Amino acid sequence: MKIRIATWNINSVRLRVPLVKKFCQKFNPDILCLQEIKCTDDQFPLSAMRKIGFEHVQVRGQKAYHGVATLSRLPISRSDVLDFNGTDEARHLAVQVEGTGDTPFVLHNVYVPAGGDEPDVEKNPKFGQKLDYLQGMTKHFKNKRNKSKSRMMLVGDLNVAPLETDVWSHKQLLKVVSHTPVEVDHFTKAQTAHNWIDAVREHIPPEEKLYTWWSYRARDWRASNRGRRLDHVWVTPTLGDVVKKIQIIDDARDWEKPSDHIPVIADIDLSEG
DNA sequence: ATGGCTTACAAAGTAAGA
Repeated sequence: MKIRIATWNINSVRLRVPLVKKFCQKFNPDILCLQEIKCTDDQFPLSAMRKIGFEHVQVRGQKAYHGVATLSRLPISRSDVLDFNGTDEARHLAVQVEGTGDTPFVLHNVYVPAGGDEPDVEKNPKFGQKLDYLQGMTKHFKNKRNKSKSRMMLVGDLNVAPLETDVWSHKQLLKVVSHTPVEVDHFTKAQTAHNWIDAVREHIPPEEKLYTWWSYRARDWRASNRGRRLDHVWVTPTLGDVVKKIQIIDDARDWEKPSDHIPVIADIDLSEG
């Protein structure tokens, strides 16, 4: 069974319904995981998304900030809503995709906190909450490791660019939130906790510069190209070779009224997993 | 010059993004 899964930090879903439509017409994902929908559950543009083709929608919204939603053409059921750092913010939603075989296939949609400006837990509580969030992920998935055979995929805006090639300048970003050594360390621990495989870097060599976010502030984002790879696709080892193709849709950064993040697409074939 | 912009909000400036 072939499924196309996309992840996109949409930065306000209500504002960008036309962009979601454009993306889906061009790339036709079966499942779309959105982050930063910036609305409550009842404000979510449900009928517009149904018109686009997503009959099955799960929303974990919150007023004004954060919020995630998973939209699907295939039947899905909510399997988990987790709060990894105890702030009760809407940053996680896991669904089970039905009809994919005997072993459950669970898809986690995650929005890790940005972490504020200063990479200092004393001066900036948000940075601490970000580290707590990554630690909470580590704890949760470490407990699950080896205990369940379920096939899992984790996608979303993880707000950390772990590799030197995931930022425009490793040296200049060492003290900038998203690429500090302590964040990368916490990020790597969360990844190792469940032996998650970085499916994007399995397909695009780690030597290659790769970004999924560019600041709104650049006059010409493509010319200055000061990007970071903040959006990720992870799979459990049993799913490792079923990721057939990865696409980074950087054209979307040039669409009208764009998000500052671009979509990442993963094509998987579950019949082999 | 990584903040130059963008978003939400009991609506003008504030908080947040990263």
